[in-house]
Amino acid sequence: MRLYAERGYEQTTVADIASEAGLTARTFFRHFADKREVLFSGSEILLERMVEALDAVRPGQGPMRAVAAALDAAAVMLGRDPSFSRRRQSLIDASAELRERELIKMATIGAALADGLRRRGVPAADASLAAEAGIAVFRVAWEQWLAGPPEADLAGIMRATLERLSTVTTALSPEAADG
Amino acid sequence: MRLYAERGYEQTTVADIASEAGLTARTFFRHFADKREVLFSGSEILLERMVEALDAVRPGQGPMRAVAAALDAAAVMLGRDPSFSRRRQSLIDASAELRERELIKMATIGAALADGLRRRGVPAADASLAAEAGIAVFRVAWEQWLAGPPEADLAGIMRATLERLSTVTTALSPEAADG
DNA sequence: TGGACGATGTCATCAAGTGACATCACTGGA
DNA sequence: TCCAGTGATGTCACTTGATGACATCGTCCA
Repeated sequence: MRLYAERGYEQTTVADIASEAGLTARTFFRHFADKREVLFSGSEILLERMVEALDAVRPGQGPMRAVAAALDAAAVMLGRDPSFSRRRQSLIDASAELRERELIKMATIGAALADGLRRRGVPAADASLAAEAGIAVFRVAWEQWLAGPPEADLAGIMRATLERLSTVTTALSPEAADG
Repeated sequence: MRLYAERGYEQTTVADIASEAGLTARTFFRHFADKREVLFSGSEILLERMVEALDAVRPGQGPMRAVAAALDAAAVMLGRDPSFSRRRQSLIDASAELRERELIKMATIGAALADGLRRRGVPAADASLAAEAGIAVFRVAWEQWLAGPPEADLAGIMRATLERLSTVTTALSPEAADG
């Protein structure tokens, strides 16, 4: 992250990173599938936590309740270190390649959530939809959290955004869009 | 597309493609930013059509109405050639690199829709949320359309999925999830 | 003590991408 | 008719990401 921040992602070679760590480029690729992956090593853990939280929701609760629990778990995990999150995100935002990678990590989480919902007995189409909606909320809430003060409560923003999504999608005419 | 289908995306080199077209690899890169981009040349047009449709919605209509119009425009454009769409999508699904690229195209469209909504006076956060929700609907409907019979009506599926999203997000308890 | 194993290094190689420069066909005037 | 400009292409050289094959070295265990 330091090197990416100093020179920019594209200007930093894998050889740079490796030698900084006292290793070889070849060794770098034994630890990370590619140059992007360094910034996304935590995403499997995030996925696991979210799926665990989703699975832990009492059966019989609707899919969005389960998704909300997953979002809460994500917020707890990601909300701990705002400064780290900001630095990391600014690197990602600065590089198209990294943004692509971030998107596929999100998509992977979405697919896992959808799977989890189906395991709960949610019809396949609803599961996909609820999971995608969850990801949408995640994204918007995350962005909002990063834009706000460091002390802001990510979990709270997530919940409010989820709430808001339901309002926005339901209100097809403007006058119903109160907040 | 033929080469990608025959040998797979990774096994096809840019030199292969170029020589197939009677050109040089260097020339390929003058027409496409990279090897992935060949499959996504149509996406700017799709974006334009969707934004046009969004802009054309009567002011005062809620954001989801505008998004629905954009989805409709997309459906019209993408629903024309189911066989082409299927072949193309199966190539994309087979390659992580291509899936990444597809995701960033979707994200770009989402950002453009959010922008369009803000131009309509929709509050920034609601705009992001409505746009992301639209993309979610797009994705799920698209997948469903591809899985179904070729004669299925993409626009109809989009509308139904949007409808369904509102039901799913609103219904936080299971008993409310009729539909 | 010896051997399995895991982490690393070394070397060779391929493919993606890019910059610099040359070539060639076409087109719009002088 | 010819010439200059322009755009598309080719050629060459080079960097970098990524991978396979093989060697080395240290640790741990039977």
